[in-house]
Amino acid sequence: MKFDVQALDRKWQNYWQEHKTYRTTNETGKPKYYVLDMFPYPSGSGLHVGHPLGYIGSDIVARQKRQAGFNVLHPMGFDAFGLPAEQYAIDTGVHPSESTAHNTARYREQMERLGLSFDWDRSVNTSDPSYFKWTQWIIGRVFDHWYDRQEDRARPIGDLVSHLEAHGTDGLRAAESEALAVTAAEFRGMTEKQRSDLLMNYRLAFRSVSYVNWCEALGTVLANDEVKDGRSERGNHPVEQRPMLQWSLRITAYAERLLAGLDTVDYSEGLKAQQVNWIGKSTGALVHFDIEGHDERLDIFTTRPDTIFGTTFMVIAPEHELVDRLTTAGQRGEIDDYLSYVGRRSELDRMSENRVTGAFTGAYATNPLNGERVPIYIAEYVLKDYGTGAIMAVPSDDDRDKRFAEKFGIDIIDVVEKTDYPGATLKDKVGRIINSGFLNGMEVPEAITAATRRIEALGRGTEQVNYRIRDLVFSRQRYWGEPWPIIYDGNDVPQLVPDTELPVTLPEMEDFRAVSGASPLERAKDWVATARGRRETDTMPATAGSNWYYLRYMDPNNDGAFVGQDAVEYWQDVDLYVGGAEHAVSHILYSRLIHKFLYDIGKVPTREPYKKLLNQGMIGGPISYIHLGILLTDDGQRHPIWVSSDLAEGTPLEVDGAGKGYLVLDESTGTRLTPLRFVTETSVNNESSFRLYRSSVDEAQQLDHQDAAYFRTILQQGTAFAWHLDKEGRQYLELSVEQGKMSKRKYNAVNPDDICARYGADCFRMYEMFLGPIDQAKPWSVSGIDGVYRFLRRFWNLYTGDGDGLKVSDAPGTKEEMKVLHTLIRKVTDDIDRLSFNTCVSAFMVATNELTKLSTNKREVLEPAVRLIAPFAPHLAEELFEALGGEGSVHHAAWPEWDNKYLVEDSITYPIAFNGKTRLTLEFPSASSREEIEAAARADEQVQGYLSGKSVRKVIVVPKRMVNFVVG
RNA sequence: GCCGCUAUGGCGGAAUUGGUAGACGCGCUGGAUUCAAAAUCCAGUUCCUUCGGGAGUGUGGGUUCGAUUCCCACUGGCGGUACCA
Repeated sequence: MKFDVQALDRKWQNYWQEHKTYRTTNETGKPKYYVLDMFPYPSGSGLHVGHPLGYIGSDIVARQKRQAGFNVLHPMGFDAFGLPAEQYAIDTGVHPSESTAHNTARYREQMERLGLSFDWDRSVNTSDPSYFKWTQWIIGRVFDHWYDRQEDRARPIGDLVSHLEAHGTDGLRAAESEALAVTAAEFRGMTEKQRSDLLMNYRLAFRSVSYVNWCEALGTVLANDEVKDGRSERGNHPVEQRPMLQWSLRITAYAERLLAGLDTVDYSEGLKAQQVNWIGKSTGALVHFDIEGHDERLDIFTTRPDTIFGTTFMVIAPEHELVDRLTTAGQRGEIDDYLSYVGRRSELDRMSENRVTGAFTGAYATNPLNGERVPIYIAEYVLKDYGTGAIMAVPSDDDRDKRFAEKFGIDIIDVVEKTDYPGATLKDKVGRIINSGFLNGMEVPEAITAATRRIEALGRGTEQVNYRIRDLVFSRQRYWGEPWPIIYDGNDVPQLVPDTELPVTLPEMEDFRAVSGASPLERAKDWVATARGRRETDTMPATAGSNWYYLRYMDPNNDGAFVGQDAVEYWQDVDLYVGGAEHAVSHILYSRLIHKFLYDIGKVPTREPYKKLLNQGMIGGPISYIHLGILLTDDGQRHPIWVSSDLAEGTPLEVDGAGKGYLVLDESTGTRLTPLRFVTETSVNNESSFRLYRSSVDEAQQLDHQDAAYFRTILQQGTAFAWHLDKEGRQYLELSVEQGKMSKRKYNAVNPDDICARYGADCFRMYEMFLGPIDQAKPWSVSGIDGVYRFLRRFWNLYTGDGDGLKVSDAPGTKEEMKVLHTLIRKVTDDIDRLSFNTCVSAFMVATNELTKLSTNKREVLEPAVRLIAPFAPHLAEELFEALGGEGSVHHAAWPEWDNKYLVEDSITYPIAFNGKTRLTLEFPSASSREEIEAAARADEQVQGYLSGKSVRKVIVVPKRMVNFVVG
């Protein structure tokens, strides 16, 4: 039998497709296991070798669980709505649905090429109307509910209406945009429009004017996690804050449950910490300060009420609603100047330069505990969105307040004695209170409680919990997304589109551009105008489709519900969720939110969607640069030339076509990206070195390929090459290299198809697993893949002879052979369980080396080994399984179990140490007792040599482990 | 700044509960085979060494009979986040 990886891949991939080997039914006889990959956005550039890392890991788990007798759900789909397809459409005129269909087909092809065991019959696509019908349906349910804090769950909006009709806002404890007070009579007297506006204050999906991240270049608002460093994540355009009428989801209502739920799931500590951070819970006090000469009071939030005696000024955000009323005539000019300054400052400015700025309003507040008069300032360091948008400033203990006080000449009163705690900050909450009346002498934690109690007793505030997390802006002024299923009726009241009219599909349009904040859908006049009223023209963000997709896979073709009750009762939740860390915070958090909402309305049986989460590490690629220099020839001519990165300024050179002179590096020179496909990685004196060979340059001139075309335009900038010569006399340039994320733009993406074409899918899969722990970031390097290929062939050779058939015999395995097999079974089973795939590969190598050495050809040993390697190398395993006469597919053959009787050792090699240093090893029967081992060790000649002339103070014997003599 | 992850040969990495550090693979060195090369196979490969041994898991300390593993204090790299009161 010939080891022909190409033929194997083709044969079995066809077989699996024809026989639907990986089809999953909702059969209930077996226990279920749901292993899910984060579905990709199908971009135009296809998969690179970084993508499959997680897919391969999850595929191994899926296959192993399938063999171990589970009914495994292992689906794949596409997150197909989103900005890039639309941007591509604007640039090229290709409709997003067309480019999406093309890209998804390519993705599927690439995944099938890797032998991934997805059940494609269950595939979903978020841009498919039969899918987004249910996205719209779910958001409709969210719109139709409010959050009851009393019962701590979402309830139908009808319940709220009943309450308001009977009691007004009396006794209502609801998640709300702002605290409102309405009597039952007032509510009953409201027009439909007034009622609708009031209910918006409570709906879990609601429309309001809020400050949002506006991106002019993209013509849409963005969520906080779509903005990085004040610029858009997609396209890197500037982002500004702008008040706009937007749909949002009230995620703040679920903040506490999203936090508490983290204790019940198996996520990494790091990931949990990120989610905790993002939610940002802090406990403190809400305190009311009276304002001199005004009826309004100023509410502030502080986590340190114990420091209230140190308050020497107040600061409110420039956008605070009281600014206008508090400003005195004398300060009006100063305040107006400051407000216009703040208006000019972009988000980016604020972040890049942390200036101490502000202005005095002329107003004064009164400290409720000591009656002190404190001036009220406005300053940009106080944020409108957090807490109440106002603070009591305690310059003695808060760095920002201190800088402000120093700049504006405000008093500083020390209120916390921290000499016992050097380096302690405000957040540490330690020290002893001084200069603070009744709080004097208390330790900080005690003082916080005492101050809060006093404030409450005086009716000047309450204990309060605050969250950093903001409600989730859920409107986009873009074309390629789910339309909001809302129609504004004649009274401008937003009404849900009835379920029977879902999905609300996108109108056909030619031009998708968003113009000055208006959604492109507004231009589809026929679509906007309906018999019932005017359609909402905002679409939903990409997260709308991705935050519930795991449920759709359970029952993908159900057109009566987003998922059937039977299906969700059977599959419950995701047992293992695998994906990139870049989605670790937002996607997981939003998805958990929707899941908890669906739990509240009785549509899912579990409180959390994902039991266990694995974040695979990013595979980076080398980004290589070719250097451009100037050859200054002896006759004073300047020639641009390509040079090696190791050449210094002033190096004498002679270059064909340019002449003789020396190298100049100035502003006109620099580096240019070199596509990875033209770069050769070699090793020189144990240092890796990246080179551009002349043959590659010549090849680039010929190739009809995007990378080659780009490279040609780069090379035209130089006229000549200052080649080095290698040992074989080939010409090359040394390149400089850094590691970075693989991307088409950096020309460093490596296509898995190329690797599979050369080594086969099995080798690619095992090599990616062999690179290292799956959750660690690592650079891509092709060195080492030959080792995995060699291993696979050695494994293959255990079974095959020189002729056509197998060389397998039916004689029973020897004790030694069985021990190798069962050690392997135990190791691989354990390691898959703890997601340590790299050590599995190494275990297969060890076993193969040993079995080769033993010249094993016994069926009893080799047949289980095939079933064992099936999750890792599915094609090769299938071929050998068939040759061995196996029934059906190896991927449904039982997972081998180990038997301890093959693993017990007759004797154990003990390291013998003296004062902790191992000097020799001795063999003792494994049944030996502590005393027997000590006696036998003492009797050993070598040991006596080490002990001679010394006294033994103590002997430590750990049976089956080691012996240590403590000598003096 | 804060939070998280991480540090082991020339390289990727292993050591699961505190018990022989460097498994496995790459690379490198030598040998076999070959007219030769590729491929394959065999042996060696942490460093130093006077060949007795000594040192060694980012640095410095600690706990322990024994520390890559636990504790304390640092340093570097990567990622996230940022005026959050």
